[in-house]
Amino acid sequence: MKKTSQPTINDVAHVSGVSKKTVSRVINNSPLLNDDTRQRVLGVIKDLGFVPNPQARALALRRNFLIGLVHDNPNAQMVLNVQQGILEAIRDTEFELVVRPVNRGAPSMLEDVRHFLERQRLFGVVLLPPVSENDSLAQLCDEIGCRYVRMGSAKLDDDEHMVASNDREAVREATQYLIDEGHKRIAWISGPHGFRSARERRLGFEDALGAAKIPLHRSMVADGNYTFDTGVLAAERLLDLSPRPTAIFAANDEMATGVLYAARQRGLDVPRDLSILGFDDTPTAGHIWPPLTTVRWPIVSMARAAAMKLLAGVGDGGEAVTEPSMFLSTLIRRASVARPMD
Amino acid sequence: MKKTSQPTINDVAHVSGVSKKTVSRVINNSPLLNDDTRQRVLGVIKDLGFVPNPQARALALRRNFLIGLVHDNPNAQMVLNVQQGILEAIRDTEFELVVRPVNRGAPSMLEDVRHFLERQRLFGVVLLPPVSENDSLAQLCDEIGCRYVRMGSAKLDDDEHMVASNDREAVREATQYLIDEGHKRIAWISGPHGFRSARERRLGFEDALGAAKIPLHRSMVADGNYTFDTGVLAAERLLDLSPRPTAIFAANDEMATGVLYAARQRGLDVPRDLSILGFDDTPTAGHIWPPLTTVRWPIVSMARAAAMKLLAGVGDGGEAVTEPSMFLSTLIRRASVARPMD
DNA sequence: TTGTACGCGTTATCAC
DNA sequence: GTGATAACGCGTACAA
Repeated sequence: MKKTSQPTINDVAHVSGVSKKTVSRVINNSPLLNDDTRQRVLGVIKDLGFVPNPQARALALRRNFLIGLVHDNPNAQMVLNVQQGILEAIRDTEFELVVRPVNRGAPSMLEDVRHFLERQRLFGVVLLPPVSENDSLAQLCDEIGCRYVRMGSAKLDDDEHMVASNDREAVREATQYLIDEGHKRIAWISGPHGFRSARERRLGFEDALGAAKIPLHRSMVADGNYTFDTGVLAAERLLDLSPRPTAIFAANDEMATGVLYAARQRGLDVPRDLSILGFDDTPTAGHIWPPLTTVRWPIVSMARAAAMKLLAGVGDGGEAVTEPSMFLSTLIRRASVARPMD
Repeated sequence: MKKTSQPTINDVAHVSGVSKKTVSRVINNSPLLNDDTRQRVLGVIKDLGFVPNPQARALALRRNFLIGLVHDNPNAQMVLNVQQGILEAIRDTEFELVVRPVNRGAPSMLEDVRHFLERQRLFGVVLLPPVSENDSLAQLCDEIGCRYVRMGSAKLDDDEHMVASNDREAVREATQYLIDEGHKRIAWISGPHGFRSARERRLGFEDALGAAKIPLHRSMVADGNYTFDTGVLAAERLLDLSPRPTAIFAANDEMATGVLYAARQRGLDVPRDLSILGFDDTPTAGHIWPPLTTVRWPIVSMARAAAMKLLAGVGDGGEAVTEPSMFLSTLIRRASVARPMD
């Protein structure tokens, strides 16, 4: 009765009078097993408080029970929401979450990830944008034999490997809302070049303007890269235009917050003099004054779904609950948008 | 030449003509080793690109090369900064970061953590406030034999197990700044009961007032729990006072943002009618208008130091670079504070 | 349906 | 200093 250390599969086998292998079968609920013995072994397992040793399983199975989160992301809140979603999915399972930031720019990025995956023999990884948009990365996972699910702003992969939001349509609707309110001079602050989300959102903006036959002048589009500072700079340029835009739609909330900052600096009243729209619905969006009208996408749910897809066919029952692959964003109307005064 | 899978310690031993154990000695740089053989083996290791298998090591050593982050934290930004700090510390090491949120309130919390630590056999854990303030948790780590470092707002443990910020002194200085500016009616919005940081900050506030012989009326202290909403509610009560406070010091930035929100809702001009101070220097603090005067604590550095302490005596050299245990916060002066009009 | 023997890749023991 | 040999705890042939 060595109470000091935890019980092993041998203890269970010994007590229940069966072989290791039978216990192993119970653990991995193999179908071919006498129900009597199964129940008996399960009882002993419960009595002894036996839990399989993850290290030993990892060694034998050549596969760790770890879910990796690979990201290279400028947005802290997004990363944390994704972690929350994944953690919800693996709660009460044997899985754990390993966080792995990578450097998207670095030439060694792919090799870094390869080493990480091969060494740790992860069960699977969730890929966050913008690295998730890198097809070579997905291919690498395939080669190594590591499951993966990509998160993104558009469908980049099979349903099995993808969880996407409909950024384009969401921005189209939000822009339509501005148009319905009477805005005609609407400016756009774009996200960084090369980001799929930046492209999708921009396209949605153009969709709405095109449908309303509102021409989009080059001067009404400013470059940004999703940061507060670029939002301020872009807004300063746009607010110098004459006539001034009556609304500015920034491709994310952080830049929209910068627009608000710039507007206040030059004494403009929001939303009377200028309407502002953002995208993300970060916590800050509702905490600033005026609270920001923005687009909310269900990032926690998406991350949870991504993790569930990874775990599909693992759990006890094996109930094939198919997770959705497309998630809809919704417009959150707050006080930063009003009808233009013109 | 089975190039397909990765080389093992056996391959290295075979090629270099020594035994497994000798290779193992090289890997763990045992002191008693002929320098010739060491160099030879190291050469082969490099040639073959051999990297020890973490799963096998974990099994043999009964210890995983994982660093755990145990937290139950309302503040997303803080959690992410801590992750960043830990990741910086373990970059280019064999360690990985595992995230483990816990439910502070739950009666099963200690048992949950125990299971987690015993099962995963973590190398060590970083404990975040407020769970880090739980002495039973630290004791549990000791019992299990899992290294730990606690982060907190005051010294709760030995230097070896602790990384602390000087919240009390930082708030004292910030309050002194308000007093120097001419404020006398200064209100305080406190953090949640039971949080050590809430207590320390409150004490610092009282220290400054006491030294300046400014009496602190009960009505000038409002309860909060570090959330935006409680900041708004507390501010609404404080702003109803007559005479009104000329300054409100909130125990964190999120509540301070709520104060600003409430002030603007009733048409007050900040900082002309009301000065506001916060604590944390979150990204939002600098993005709102007016930008928030606040206290910045070096959370990333603290987390990095915490992880370094965990890893102390592990690395190649074993150079005993002692990490500091106390980190100083600094007042960040922005536009939300001005001299009172009185 | 169940048991035996062995492998997974590494470290620890204890000889030499 | 170095090398057989046995753990570490579990999974998988293959046989029974």
